[in-house]
Amino acid sequence: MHEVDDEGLAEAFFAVSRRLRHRTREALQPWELSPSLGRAIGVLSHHGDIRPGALAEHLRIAPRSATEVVDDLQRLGLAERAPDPADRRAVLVTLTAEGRRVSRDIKAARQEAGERFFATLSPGDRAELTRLLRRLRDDAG
Amino acid sequence: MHEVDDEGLAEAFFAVSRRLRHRTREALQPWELSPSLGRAIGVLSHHGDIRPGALAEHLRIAPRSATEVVDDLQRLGLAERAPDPADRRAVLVTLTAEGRRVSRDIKAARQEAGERFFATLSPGDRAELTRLLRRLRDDAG
DNA sequence: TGTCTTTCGTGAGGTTACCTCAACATGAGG
DNA sequence: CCTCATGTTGAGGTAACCTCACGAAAGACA
Repeated sequence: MHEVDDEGLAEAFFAVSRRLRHRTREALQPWELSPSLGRAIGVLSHHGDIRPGALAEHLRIAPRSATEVVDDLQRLGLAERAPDPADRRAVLVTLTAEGRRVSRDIKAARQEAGERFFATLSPGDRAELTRLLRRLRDDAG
Repeated sequence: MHEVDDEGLAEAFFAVSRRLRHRTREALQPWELSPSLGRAIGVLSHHGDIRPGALAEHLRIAPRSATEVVDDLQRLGLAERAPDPADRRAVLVTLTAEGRRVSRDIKAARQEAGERFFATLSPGDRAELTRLLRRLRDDAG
């Protein structure tokens, strides 16, 4: 039997990843939002008011990088910083009214872009891919 | 049955991609090579002497970006530029003796890193993933 | 109460891996 | 010879990260 070519697997991964990034960017173009801001808005709308550090954790980036993401969202009027009443060192990031509205609209667009990108695959294959990715993302390996 | 969450699929993709990049970087550390240079060496060793434009195509990046990749390889003494005898506008990129040697050594290391990263998955799952990625990379979707 | 350590966010400054646009040399077709 | 296409590269830019170090506040504890 043939062995699996793991080097090619990694290569294919990068290629697909870049392609997906391009598509996502296109989908968010109407809002002038980058993919990473799109993801951040998703996290915010899903988790409500959270601290930058928590946002970083959800996005799996360094805490310092979350600061920049929040800066961008704030500059665009989509999110705000408020002092955390429970801890005066901390900050709470919240979506503005416009942020919530945009979040809703984006959700549909992203859903559609994702669907289009992964439409090549059958529903069964998509489920399979989801399973495989979750494993690769969460396991110790 | 639940529908597949395509937005989550994209998100998972990015997360895994970043994780894989980190691992690959670690694997190439002994040679002080970035993942993108590693990939470039792979293409060069597989295709022999090629032009920057062709290299760009294989790496799926803009031609201008291939120039930089070649610059880096040249600075490291792993590749050289030679005039293309068939077209005086063009350049041929070739691996040096050391480039070929490093390429051989890297191949094993990358293979091992890939294996370790994807070891979470069974051989069958890896084959499956390979199939899915090829589809996503090559199809029109 | 004062000290000691930890945690939170952020300023400063870097890196990687791309990109576009324009210039320049060469090649190819009329 | 003139025009247009092609191959490569210089100049300059960008997104999305990173680490390191700091100040302010919180929590532990003696």
